[in-house]
Amino acid sequence: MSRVKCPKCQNMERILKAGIIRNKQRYFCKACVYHFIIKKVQKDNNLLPDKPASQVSLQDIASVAGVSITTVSRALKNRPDINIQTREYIKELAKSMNYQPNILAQSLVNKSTHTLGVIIPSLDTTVFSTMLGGIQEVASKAGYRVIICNSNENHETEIANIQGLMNHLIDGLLICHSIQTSSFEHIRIHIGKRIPIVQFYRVANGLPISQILAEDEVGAEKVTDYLIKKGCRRIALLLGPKNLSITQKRFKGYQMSLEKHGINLDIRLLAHVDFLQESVEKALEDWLKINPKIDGIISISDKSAAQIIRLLKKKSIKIPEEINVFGFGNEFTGQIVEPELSTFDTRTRIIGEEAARLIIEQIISGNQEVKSKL
Amino acid sequence: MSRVKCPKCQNMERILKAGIIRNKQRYFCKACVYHFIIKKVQKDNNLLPDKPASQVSLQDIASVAGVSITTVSRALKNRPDINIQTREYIKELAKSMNYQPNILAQSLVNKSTHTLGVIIPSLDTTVFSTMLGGIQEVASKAGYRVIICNSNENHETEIANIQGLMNHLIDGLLICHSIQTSSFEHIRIHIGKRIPIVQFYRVANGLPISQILAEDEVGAEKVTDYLIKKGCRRIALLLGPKNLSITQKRFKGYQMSLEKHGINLDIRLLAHVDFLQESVEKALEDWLKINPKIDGIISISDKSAAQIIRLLKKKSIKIPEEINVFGFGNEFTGQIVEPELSTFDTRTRIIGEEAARLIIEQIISGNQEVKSKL
DNA sequence: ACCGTTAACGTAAACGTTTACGTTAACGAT
DNA sequence: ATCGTTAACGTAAACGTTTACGTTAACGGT
Repeated sequence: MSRVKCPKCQNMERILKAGIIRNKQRYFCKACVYHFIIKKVQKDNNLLPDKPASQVSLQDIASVAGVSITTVSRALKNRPDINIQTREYIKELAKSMNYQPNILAQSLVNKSTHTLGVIIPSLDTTVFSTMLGGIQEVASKAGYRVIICNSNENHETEIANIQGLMNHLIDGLLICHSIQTSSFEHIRIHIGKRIPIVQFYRVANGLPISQILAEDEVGAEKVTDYLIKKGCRRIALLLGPKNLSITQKRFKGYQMSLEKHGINLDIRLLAHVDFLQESVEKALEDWLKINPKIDGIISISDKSAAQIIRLLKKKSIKIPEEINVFGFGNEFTGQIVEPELSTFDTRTRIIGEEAARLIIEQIISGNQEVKSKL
Repeated sequence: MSRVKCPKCQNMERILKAGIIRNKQRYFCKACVYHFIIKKVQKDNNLLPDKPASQVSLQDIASVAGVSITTVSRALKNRPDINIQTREYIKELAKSMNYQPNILAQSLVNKSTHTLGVIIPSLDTTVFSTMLGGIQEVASKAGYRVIICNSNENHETEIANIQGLMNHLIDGLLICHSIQTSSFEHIRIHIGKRIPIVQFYRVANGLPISQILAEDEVGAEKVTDYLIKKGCRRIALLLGPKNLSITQKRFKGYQMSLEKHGINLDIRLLAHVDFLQESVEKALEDWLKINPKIDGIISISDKSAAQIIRLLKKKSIKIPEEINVFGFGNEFTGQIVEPELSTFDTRTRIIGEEAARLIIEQIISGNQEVKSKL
């Protein structure tokens, strides 16, 4: 017979089977009108009651020390309200047990992860990895980790990345938009909410959030001034996609310099590229067909500038006698190409550092005041 | 009089004050021998019972829908055991409330963060950022995030980074050791524990964990073979610090090639550098003093190779007529220096991709079998 | 009426912390 | 003895999920 006992009335008579649910026999006690399931008999695994693989927790330490979890937490966090000997004892115990706090649990309670999210558009060029280096350094000195997402210059990826990071993983977001990005709703919905956002390098101007910029406008103006002083009058300007602030600012600086020197703007001298080798080559080919001839080129990056120099050399065009070439970025690339590239230092690393500094300040102060820095 | 009621016996007589604790008046009821504190009167803030700033949780959705949290979770996770209409309703409700799951809480329960930790030694050169790009791409396609730590070629930082990441934040660790790292206890204590570890590019051989390597040994042999075939007999070899596997392997390949061709090893032709410009310059100066003269240089990286080429040109030494220069890495740098640099493709990006692929495989399978890949 | 079955829900424990609040014993002063 | 005080500890709720297990009502077959 089935020797089943009702957990409510302890009766062993009037018990009926009542179906099988999730592979377990269910019973019904007619005496107390109660359905129930007999739990599986525990295997005798009290032979090895130690959890081997998992990390030691506050509970484990508390058990060994014979105190409560609270006391352990207090000891490790140097809180008051604890006997100093108890504290030292628990601290040593924790060390000997190789206790490591579970950051996930801590973050869940504290609502703060001490982690920065960074979205960059590419890792193929040194520009962004240099900025990353700056961000990294400042962040890690301030005790923050960095999660990096590479949008690969793709708008959709940028949106997906932001969504992912925003789900309570980060305390602040640093973003450098992808080339494709021209609408900013995905950013706007997060502004002023839980965590601060800072744009760097490539920024959108319509948004009420802080920005860290390269000195694009002033830089372009200075560079143009310099080339004009050197005698150039037909200066070609290599720009990025039109929606990027970097494009707009550099154009503005260029324009201002021309105006200042009474040189007319020739829109044939402007070219927009997507940072790929082909488009640079195409732009150069077009420029070389223009009459009167160009006598200067301001490139968008040192990398493109180096490409241009190579192409010009292939065509046996003398640099700088026939055409002056000027870069942007002060990447290492610029130093090894021959003739050595003149370049405007955008202080890439500094931008990263500044961005990290600003967002950490905003995180700590809770103040999301809009700032704009060069 | 103080009109205080004992929460136990409801008596309002025989109540005595009994000290102040944390700024709150404590009482003692003589009737039931019971100490107690009167809680602060709640302010009438049921005027705004909505929690404004915080994200919506399962509980919030459950309240609105009039079901339990379990049901909401089931609906959103497409679990069975739920009415299909209920499910669709809850899903739409969740969307309209802009629900975003709290990844911290999920990770805490699931004991998995879907995040990879990567430790790289530097971001100043394209080598590691390129690898990072590879890691990033594979990881993100597999649904994993990437946390990056930069050890800055510092042993202590490397140790600290590992500690930080290991505290339940990551599902797997990818590590490329710093130059300074020569003891590996900080790695060993984590092997075979909770999460898999994979070494890449710069690896330690004594550890029972998987590695992804550049083809250093074969590569160095091939390069040396190539130079010898071109007529070189006095080939200088630029190496990194002696404790790096990359140094050992390249030397081995170099040695094997010399042996094969019956050329004696001249240890004066070996130089160890720390990747800084000065040490490269120093090494080159030393080499140029050697007699018989060197006729080939195998550099440790394309960056160093480019530096060497610049220095040689300054000294008007003809390349490749007097000295052949060969690089390692196929970085972009190598393509723009003039004369264009011969270089052995270490397939930097592929190394990153392979490393990410391997560790994700190990995470999913739970199998930490040791593999070694080129 | 009785039994067996199942769809569709709910309850509560668990993950590992932090922290507001309660509690106790001991001590000193009256 | 009575009262006020405090050091040092404990209890339990909370953070937002997931999930093992319970529960209920309804249905169909005898």
